[in-house]
Amino acid sequence: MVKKTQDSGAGSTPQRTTLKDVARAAGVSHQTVSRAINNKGEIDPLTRQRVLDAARELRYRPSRFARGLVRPDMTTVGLIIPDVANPFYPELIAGVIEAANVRGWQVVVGSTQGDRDGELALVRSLGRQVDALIGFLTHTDAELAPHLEGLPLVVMDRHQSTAHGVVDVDVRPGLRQGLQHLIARGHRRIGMIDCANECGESRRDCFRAVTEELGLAVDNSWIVLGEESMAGGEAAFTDLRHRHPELTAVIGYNDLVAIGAFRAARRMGLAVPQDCALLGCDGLSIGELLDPPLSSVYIDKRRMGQLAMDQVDGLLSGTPTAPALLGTELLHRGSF
Amino acid sequence: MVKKTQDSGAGSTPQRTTLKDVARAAGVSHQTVSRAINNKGEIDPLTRQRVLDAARELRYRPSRFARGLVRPDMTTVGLIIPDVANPFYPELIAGVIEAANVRGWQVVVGSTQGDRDGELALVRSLGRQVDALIGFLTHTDAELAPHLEGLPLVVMDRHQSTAHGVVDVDVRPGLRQGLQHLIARGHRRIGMIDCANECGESRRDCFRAVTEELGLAVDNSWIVLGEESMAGGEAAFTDLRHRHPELTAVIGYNDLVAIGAFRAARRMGLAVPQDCALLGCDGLSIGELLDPPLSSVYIDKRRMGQLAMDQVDGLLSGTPTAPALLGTELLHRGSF
DNA sequence: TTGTATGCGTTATCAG
DNA sequence: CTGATAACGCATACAA
Repeated sequence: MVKKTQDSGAGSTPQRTTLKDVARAAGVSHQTVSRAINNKGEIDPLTRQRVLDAARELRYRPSRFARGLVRPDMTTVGLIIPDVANPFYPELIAGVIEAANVRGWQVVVGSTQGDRDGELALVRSLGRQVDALIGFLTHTDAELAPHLEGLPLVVMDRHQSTAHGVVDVDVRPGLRQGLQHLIARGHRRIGMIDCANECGESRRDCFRAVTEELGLAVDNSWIVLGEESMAGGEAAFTDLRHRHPELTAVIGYNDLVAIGAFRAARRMGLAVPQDCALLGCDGLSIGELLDPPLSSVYIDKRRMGQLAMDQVDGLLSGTPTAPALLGTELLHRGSF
Repeated sequence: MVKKTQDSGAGSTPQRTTLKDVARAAGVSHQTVSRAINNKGEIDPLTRQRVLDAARELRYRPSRFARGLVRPDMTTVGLIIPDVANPFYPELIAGVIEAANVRGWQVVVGSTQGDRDGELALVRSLGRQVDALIGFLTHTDAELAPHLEGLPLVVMDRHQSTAHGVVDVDVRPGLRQGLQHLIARGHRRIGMIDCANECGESRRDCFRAVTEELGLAVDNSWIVLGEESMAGGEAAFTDLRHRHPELTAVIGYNDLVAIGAFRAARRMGLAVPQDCALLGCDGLSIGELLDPPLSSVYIDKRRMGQLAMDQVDGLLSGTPTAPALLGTELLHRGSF
């Protein structure tokens, strides 16, 4: 019934239906349409209805951009994570969202799904939609810079940076406690499953540093690299145990691989912790589901989210907060 | 140095720094600033640098709204879930994000954190920032309507609606398979742990329907209501077992409560599945961590996300897709 | 290389 | 009750 008349210059692009289109269709001014749409009082119920009908007919949707331009704009923070399905992130996301809610802000979550190339693209596209970015990124500052265009960024974990906000995690305290405990229990032949890690101090280095500090000699053959997943953990453990049948304890890069190791151990007929003690890292709640539950270097993920938002806040307000360093502690469950 | 001159009517609000401010500070036109900011070629490297400096100095950030207004705008879909930390959602979120990526769209995730009142507020605030909404909502269409202002909405699961897009889950097929299996194994005294559920057909009703269909008489005392969490599952199981020590199998409202039941059973010295068989619902991957792993009515959560996005697509393009109904099947692991 | 003018879709102001 | 008209902040032809 309603015809899209005149102008529409190009003719190629579908042309979004606008307030004016509705106005034309309803035979009123665009201003009246605005009033109808926004439920303003000063309008004849009759015209109001007519306008609303026309709007529905034309499938009119107000442009959030035009609105944002006029109304006081809401702060929106983008959060980039490598993989939503990784159980490490949900809690962190919760922390970020909570911290945002407190400030009346919004959070846009994007996931690269492990696609390292997609990361930069996501930084770009998400970046132009938000006021600041929080990201678990694999690229360096230099690589990131051209895509940022001055957008405030907070880099999380495993990433060094002087140019941006930072929330880092120091696994050493928890790891130290864990190793001390193991040593106290007589463990000496301790292996580690490491994972690839583009930026920042690797956990392998932490492990090395702490074992050395505690007077444990660990050569490279005790550290095996695995994929960051349960399957990766299983494979790595099998490998490690094959190489060193005498091992009595294994540290996992994180809980995911530690759980993989747990399962591999089980399959090999090893009792945890009697035949082989296990220590994860992250302190995921799912570790509790194992029997015995997985001991782990606990990271307060919700807190991480809050700290990240504090960094954002500082960046946005022009008074940057000092880089945050989150400590860790041993979460003593049953796997050693 | 830079004075905010003239107009600026109100004078109260902090006034966002704009292109013009930078232009004034750098002594060029706002156009030149735009070129500098956007890395356009046609500009003297010197002025460029001067402008960039001024921009940094004034902490200039381009308005994403103004930009969106001018550039081809990217479709953004809001996703509202009750609780990010609930392991049911991450996979679904992944599905939604994937489906969005395929279309070159973005996803904004919001979580009500179980706050039922906050739900409406979130619908409002998130709603005005996106082109469409996907939501696990507890409110009825009528309650939602005034906050939607015509925004396309897709309601997920446990929610009836004629006014919006719908993705529903039919647990019956999987539940039927599960019960058939249990019955074949000789189970007759089967209990269920139910959870509160504002909208849609309750799983309790499903359970009733299927047991009846299979010729099993189940009176109310075999159905116990629990909180939707592991702790709730534990309490409910304890309660149920106390009431009916003769029970041989329990169906959980979802995997979370089923896992709780599992733990409670363990604590009571019951072997799963020998002393009590267990069946969950959702098919969460964490069910695999139990020993024996949790059997469950499997729901393809990634697929749910895709279906939701298909609904959105239909709504946005003006050719609504028929309501989606996702089937289920028995995921046979070890807990029965 | 740089500046001027115009339009994007809305809401707000102030006339009629 | 309704309709012009002016912002909002930015980008993009077009002119200088």
